Amino acid sequence: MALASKYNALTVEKKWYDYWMKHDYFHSVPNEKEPYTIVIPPPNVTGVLHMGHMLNNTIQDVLIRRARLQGFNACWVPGTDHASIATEAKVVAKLKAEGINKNDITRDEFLVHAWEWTEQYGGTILEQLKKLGASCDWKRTKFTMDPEMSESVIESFIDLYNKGLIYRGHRMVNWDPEAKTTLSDEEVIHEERQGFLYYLNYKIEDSDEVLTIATTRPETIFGDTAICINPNDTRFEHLKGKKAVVPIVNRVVPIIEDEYVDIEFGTGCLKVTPAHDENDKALGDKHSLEVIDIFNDDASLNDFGLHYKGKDRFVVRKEIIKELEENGSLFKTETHINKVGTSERTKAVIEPRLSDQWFLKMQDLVKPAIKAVLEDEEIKLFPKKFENTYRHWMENIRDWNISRQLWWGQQIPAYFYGNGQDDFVVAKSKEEALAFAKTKSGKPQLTIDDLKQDEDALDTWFSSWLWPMSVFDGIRNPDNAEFKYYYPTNDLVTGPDILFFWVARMIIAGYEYTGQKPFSNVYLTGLVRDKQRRKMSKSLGNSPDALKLIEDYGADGVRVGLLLSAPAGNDLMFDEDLCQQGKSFVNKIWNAFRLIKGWEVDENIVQPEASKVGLNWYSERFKQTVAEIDDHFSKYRISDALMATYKLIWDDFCSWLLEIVKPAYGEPIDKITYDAVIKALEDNLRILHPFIPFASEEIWQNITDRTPEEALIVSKWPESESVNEIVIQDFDLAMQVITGVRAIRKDKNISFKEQLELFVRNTEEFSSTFNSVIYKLGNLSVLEETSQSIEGALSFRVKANEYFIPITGAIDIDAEIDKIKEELAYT
RNA sequence: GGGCAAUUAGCUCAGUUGGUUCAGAGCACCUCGUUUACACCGAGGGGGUCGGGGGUUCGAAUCCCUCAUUGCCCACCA
Repeated sequence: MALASKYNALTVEKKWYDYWMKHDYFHSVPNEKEPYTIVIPPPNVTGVLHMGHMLNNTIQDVLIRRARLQGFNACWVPGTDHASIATEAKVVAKLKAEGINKNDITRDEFLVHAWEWTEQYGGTILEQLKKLGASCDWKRTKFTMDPEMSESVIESFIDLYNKGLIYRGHRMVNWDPEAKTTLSDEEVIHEERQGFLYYLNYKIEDSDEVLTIATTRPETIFGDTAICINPNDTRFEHLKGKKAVVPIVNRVVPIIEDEYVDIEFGTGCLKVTPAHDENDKALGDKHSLEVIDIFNDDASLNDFGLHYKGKDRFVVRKEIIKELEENGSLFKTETHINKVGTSERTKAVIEPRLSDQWFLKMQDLVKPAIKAVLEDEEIKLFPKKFENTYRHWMENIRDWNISRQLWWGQQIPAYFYGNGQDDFVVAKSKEEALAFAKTKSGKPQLTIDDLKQDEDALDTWFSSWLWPMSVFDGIRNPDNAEFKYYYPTNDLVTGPDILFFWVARMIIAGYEYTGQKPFSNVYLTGLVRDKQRRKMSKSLGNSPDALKLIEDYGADGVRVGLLLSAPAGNDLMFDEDLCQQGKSFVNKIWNAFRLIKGWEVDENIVQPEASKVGLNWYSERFKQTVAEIDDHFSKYRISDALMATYKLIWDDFCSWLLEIVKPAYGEPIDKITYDAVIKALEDNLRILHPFIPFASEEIWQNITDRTPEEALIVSKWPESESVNEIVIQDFDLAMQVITGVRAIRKDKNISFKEQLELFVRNTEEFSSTFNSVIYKLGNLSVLEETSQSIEGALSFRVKANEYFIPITGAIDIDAEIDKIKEELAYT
C-alpha cells in the first residue's frame, strides 16, 4: 500500500467527521454509565468563529473526548445565545441599510426581521465548530430563545417575583442614547478623555455676590436643583441657608450642605443635578431635591432645555458656553482629563439617566454561591487565582438590573392594568394575567384589552444564567430523568471576562433552583492576543481567520498549536508558527505510521535483543507518561498534558524506539517486534486522540479494518498501571553509555542499533555485576557522564574525577561504590 | 484612588510544602550530519545574579519588607 508522505488533513478530516456523525458517537442518552457533562458557553447566535472560540472549544473537545475514552457517558451540549443587544444592534443596522427605521415599525414586525436574521446566520458558528472537530451532541442543540428555553426564563422570573426578589426600581442607569437602551455597568467602558472644567458663576439671591462652581457638563444646568457646599468649609460660611440663581435658567435653587463635597477640588462647591449624575441623585435623595430630567431618549434636550430644545447634548455644551461667556457667567475654563463612560457596543457616551427598571435582589441569592466556591470548594476555579476576584465581586454585589429596553429577548411578563406604579401583575400568559388583575384591582370588569405588557425585554444573561439547567429542561420540569442524570454538569470552560456576567450567576441560579452546584470545575482560559500582546479585535484586524487557519494547518494542527501555549488563565499569544508546529507534529506521527506500515513481516526471524529491550522500556515509559498526563489533566493543565504527549511520541517513540526496532533497509522485521510496535502505536493513538482526533482516527483505521464499534473515538483510554522504574533507569543509563561510546569512538559506521545490541550483549554477559553497578551509581545521582568501552568496561566521571570500573564479573561492587562515596565526601 | 496578580533563557512559560528531578521545557538560535518514514528530519551545543534592593535562615527562584515595571478587577470626585 502506498501512503502519501504528506498527511492530507482536509480530506481526512471531512471523512472522519462524517463517519462519527453517521455512527452517532456524539449523542448521549442516560444509561447505566456515569455521565460526564459539559455545556457549551453558547456563542452569539449570529457570531462567527474567532480565536477565542477556537481555544475554548478545543479545550472542551479535548476534555469530552478523553472522558468518552475513559468510559464515561460523555455529553457535550451545544447551543447559541440570542445575545439581545448584539443581535438587535445587527438587525437594526441591517434594517437601516434597507431604509427602515426601527422606530417606525412595530415590535412584532421587528421580531419577524430578527428571526429571519437568526435563521439565516444562526447555524454558522456551530457549523464552524464542526470543522474544528467539536464532538458536540448536536441532537441536543439549544438556542436561548427556543420556545421551551424562553418558557423556562419566564417561569424563573415569575418564581423570583413571587419570592419577592424582583422589584421595580427607580434607578440611575447607564443610558445608551444611540441604541436607546440601558446598559449594565459591565457593558460600559470608561475611557479617559481630554475635556474641560468650566467654572460658572451663580448669583446669590438678593445679593450681588456670586458663587463659582466647577462642572464638566455645563449643559446640565437646566437640571440643577441645588448648589452644594461642605459644611466645614469656612469660605462659604456666610452662604448657608441662602439660595442661588442658575444662570440662563434663572431658577432659584437652595444651597445645601453635605460632607460629600471635596473642599480641595474645583471651587469646593458643586451644582447638583439629580437626574443626570449618580452622586447628585444620592445627594438629591438625601436632601429631598426636585429631579428634573432635561434629556430626550436620544440625549437631545427636552422642554427644560428652553431655547436649546431638540439639540444634542454635545452641541448644547459648545453653544451654552458661548452664551454663558457672553452673559458673564463663565468665570474660567481649565483643561481637565476625566473618565467618560462609553457603550461597549455603540461607543456612544453613556448618559446617566433615571429610569423605571426591574431589579433582582442579590444579597441573599449570592450567599450559597460564595460558600460553594470559597468555603466548601464544591466548585473549583482553575486557575485558583480567580477566586480572589470572585470573592471581591460577590461580596460587593449590587442588585441586578434585569430589564433592557430592547425587543429581542424574552419580554418581561408583567402586565399593567392601570397607570399606577403598582397596577401590574406578573403572569405566565395574558389570560392568567387578566384573572390576577381582576383580583388585585378589584375590578372584575377588566378585559384583556385593558392589559398592557411591559415593553422591556430581559437581560440576555437572565436567560443564560439558567443554561446548565434549562438545556435539560430542569427549570420547567426538575424531576425529569435527563436532568437528574446529567445535572450537575462536570466542567465549564470559558473566558475570565465573563466570570461575573455568566459563571457567577449560573452558580447563583444553580443553588437557588436545585440547591446544587451547576458544575464542579470551571476552567478559565486566557484571552487570545496577538504576538505583540494586543487583544484580538476586528478594528485592529489582527485576528486571523479561523477557518483559513484550519484550511492551512488542518484542524488537528490548529488544535495543537492553540493548546501548546495556553496554560489556564494565562493570556495566549497567538502565533501562526504554533499551528505549523502542530501540523509538523501530525505529519511526524503520520510518517511514523508510514514507516511501520511499510515493513515486511517475517515470522521466522528471531526477535533481536535490542528490540526486546527497547519495547520493554517503551512500555514502561508509556505507562509513566500516561500517569503524568492523567495528573496534568486532573489539574486542568491541558497544555502540559499535550507537551508530555508530544515528547513521548516524538522523542521516545519516534526517535528512540522506532530507531531501535527498525530493520535494515529492505530487510523484514520479526513478528513479535512488529506486533508489539503496532500495539504501542495503538496505545499512542488513544492518548493522542483528544488532541488530534482526525489524524489519530485515520491512522487507527488504516492499521487494520475496524467495525464501527472498534473506532478509536470509542476505544479505551489506557488504564493506569504501576511503572517499573528500574527498567526506565537502566535504559536511560544504557542510552548514556551508548552516547558516550559514540562520542569516544566517533565511529560513524557503527549504528546506534548495533551499539545497543553490543550493550545488551555485554549486559547479559555480566548482567548481575553490570546492572548493579549502574543501578547503584544511578541511585547516587552523581553520574555526569558515562561510557562503556567496547571491551566491556564502564567508565564514568563524577565531580570531575574519572572512574573506570572493569566489568569482569569478579569485582566487589559495594566496595567500589563506597570508594566513590568516600571520595565524593571530600570534594 | 482601592483591590488582585505577575516579573525565571532571545520568545512563551513550568518550577506544588524553602534543601539531589533546582535552575527546567518547548520554540528560536549555532555547529555538524542525513537525503531508503519524516528538512514538517537527525545528532550535538551555546544561553539565565530567577525585576532591583534589603531582611529571615545553616540554606531562598521559593518566606517577609521595600522599590520599579506590567496586566486585570472595582470605584470614580463635580
